[in-house]
Amino acid sequence: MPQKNIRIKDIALLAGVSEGTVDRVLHKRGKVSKAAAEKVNKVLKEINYRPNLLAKTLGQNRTYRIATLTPNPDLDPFWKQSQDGIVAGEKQLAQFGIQVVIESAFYNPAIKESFQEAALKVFHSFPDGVLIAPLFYYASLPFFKRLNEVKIPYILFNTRIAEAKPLTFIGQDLIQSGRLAADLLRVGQTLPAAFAVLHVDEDLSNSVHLREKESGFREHLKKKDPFSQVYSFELKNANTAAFRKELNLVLNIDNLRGVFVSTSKGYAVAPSVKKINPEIRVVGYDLIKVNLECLEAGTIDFLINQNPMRQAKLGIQSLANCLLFNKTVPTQHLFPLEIITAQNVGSYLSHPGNQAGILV
Amino acid sequence: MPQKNIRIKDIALLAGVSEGTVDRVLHKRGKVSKAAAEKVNKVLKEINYRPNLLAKTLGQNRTYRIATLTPNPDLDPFWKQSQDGIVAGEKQLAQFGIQVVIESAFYNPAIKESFQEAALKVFHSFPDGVLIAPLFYYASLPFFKRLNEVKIPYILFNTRIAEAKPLTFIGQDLIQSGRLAADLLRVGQTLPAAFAVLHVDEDLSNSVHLREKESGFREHLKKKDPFSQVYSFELKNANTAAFRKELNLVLNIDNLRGVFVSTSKGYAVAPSVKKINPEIRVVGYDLIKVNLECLEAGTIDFLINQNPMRQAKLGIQSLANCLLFNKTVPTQHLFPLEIITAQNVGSYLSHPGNQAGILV
DNA sequence: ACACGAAATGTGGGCGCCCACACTTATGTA
DNA sequence: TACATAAGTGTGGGCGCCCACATTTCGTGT
Repeated sequence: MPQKNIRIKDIALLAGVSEGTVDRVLHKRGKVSKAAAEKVNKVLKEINYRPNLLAKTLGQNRTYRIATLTPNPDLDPFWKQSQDGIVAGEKQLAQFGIQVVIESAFYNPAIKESFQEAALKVFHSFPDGVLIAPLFYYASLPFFKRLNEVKIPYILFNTRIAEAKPLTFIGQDLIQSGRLAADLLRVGQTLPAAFAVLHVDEDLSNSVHLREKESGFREHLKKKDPFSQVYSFELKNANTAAFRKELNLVLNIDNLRGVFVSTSKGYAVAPSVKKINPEIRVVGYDLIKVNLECLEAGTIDFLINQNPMRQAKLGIQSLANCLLFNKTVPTQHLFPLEIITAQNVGSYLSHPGNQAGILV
Repeated sequence: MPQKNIRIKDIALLAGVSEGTVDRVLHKRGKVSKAAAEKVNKVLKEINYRPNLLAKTLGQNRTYRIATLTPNPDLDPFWKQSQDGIVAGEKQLAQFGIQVVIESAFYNPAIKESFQEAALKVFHSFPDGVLIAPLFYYASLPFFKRLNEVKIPYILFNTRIAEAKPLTFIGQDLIQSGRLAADLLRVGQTLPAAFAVLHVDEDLSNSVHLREKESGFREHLKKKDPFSQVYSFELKNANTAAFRKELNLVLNIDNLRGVFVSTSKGYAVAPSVKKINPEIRVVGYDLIKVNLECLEAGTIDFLINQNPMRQAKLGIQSLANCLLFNKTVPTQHLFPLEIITAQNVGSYLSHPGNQAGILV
């Protein structure tokens, strides 16, 4: 028979003090005599007090301003999904009567200065908390430094910056992601063989993100198949003649059995690969529409889902938890490396877990 | 600039009536004149009123009793995970001050009468809602009929019973699950080949569950590879001599390239399979400890995760949503078909999404 | 026209927590 | 000793919703 929940009132009764005193002890707001504090702490030690979050939240009737800083969703469907997650998180909070105003700042993921400008804008709006996808490593460091200085809490997602001191990092283990890709390319293949890592339309030097994926890929393949070859390429300006020419160079590699596209741009190379040889396995990232078409057409064999939507949604939720409840969140929250094929993609798309819903 | 949340008070003001009247209209509790009802409804149509769930829940200070009816967690690690999900759901609700008492009834999944007995016990305790994993199709029908009669709401998970009228069904698309297994066995293989479906320690005649998986498997394989062969077996009494003997029969099938174990008992056959021939692909279900060891050892290649923990947790949450908030839940909630390999299993196990936590 | 009951409407208190403020008690100074 | 100040403590109101109950309005019959 589980006893009724313990309230502050009960603690006060047990300790022989008033509710106000208990409250002061709980929140360490001082103005409590040693004797009283001891009495309360003694009771607290004996029972397991869990404040009612419902009541707690209902009381504090202030509006929090959360800023988000991500690549422009209009420029890339991946970041569109991330933005959807931000909105979903906002909606869910609103449902609980938690007043959160989200102010989204966007930047162009190809232009460093665009990031710096947007970051400055965010900083000057003095939000209560920030959610950031910091694609530019070095350009973002001063921003984090300033946030630390004025003690504005922030959460990073998608890309980890080692020097930053965020409340938490939300993302995937990219090294492991690369290892997984290697296994997906290897399974059932006649080995040793040649494999290609393609970085499409991204500046590798600026992107830790992609380098980590590649290093996991190479390391794992070397371990499992020392005699297989790995080639990597940076392909720029998708859909131009120059691009296609360079891609052809890749596809003429002797005994090429698999292609790993390190970003969500798999759709830009997959059809060409399969046209040359349907036996070449293709692994890419993310459930954006064009990739799904490739999955269905069979030109992409596996997608690894980074789930930007849920990452962003969790970011908003975590920020709210910290701001409203002073909850300590774990220092990182690594998402599962979801393997998507033509046969299970439907089950992911229809899964309501990605939508805004109470308590889910 | 998003306006402040609309409260009942605001509606009352706009409609020129009192809070009480608005409340009566919202809850259709009658005792409202036509004129007043119209005024209120007019305002409601114009604005988008979203009641504050926090306040709503805080008010109603009653305890709900939810019964659960599942196989005994001590008999099967799969059902242990499900039970963990139930407890996690309960904890999460408790954190919000939502008073839910869970009364768990267990049955022996091998004994029909055991189910009937437990079901009766649940029925006579007259809970406010029930969460059920009904492995026995026909034996469960009278139970649902009685629940319908006395209007006790219930949710099914894991196994769908077409004749039941639950609030919702939580589970996976099993046909699709079978198709997925087929693809996982096929990928990279030299075809046509022979494949085996193994039902371990389960009574196929009683289990729609397994038949659906097999039919999805066969249908898809037939479509993709008309010349491949599919054999299916029911293996009973794992780890006995008789079991091993029958298993050997399976493994001697000519040109056998893949084994699909339809339950979480993959660990009982995987090592034997790989000993005969490491090239034979093995696909099983669920992240139970023994299976994880097989994944690591390489005797199981792929696991499909049914996520009993999250299924059960969602079941409790949904039930609470219905009981407390009169929320309408979708008629079904199909979970993603998660593909697990040695390379991404860690990311699933460490994922905090499976643990009890606020708003997550 | 009045009385009476039914119907409609308004009001207040409580859920648990938090904070402001009023109040009581201890400490220090002239 | 009186008084000012500080330190400690208790109380009440409010967050938004819901429900019980008090109050008002309306309709009917005599």
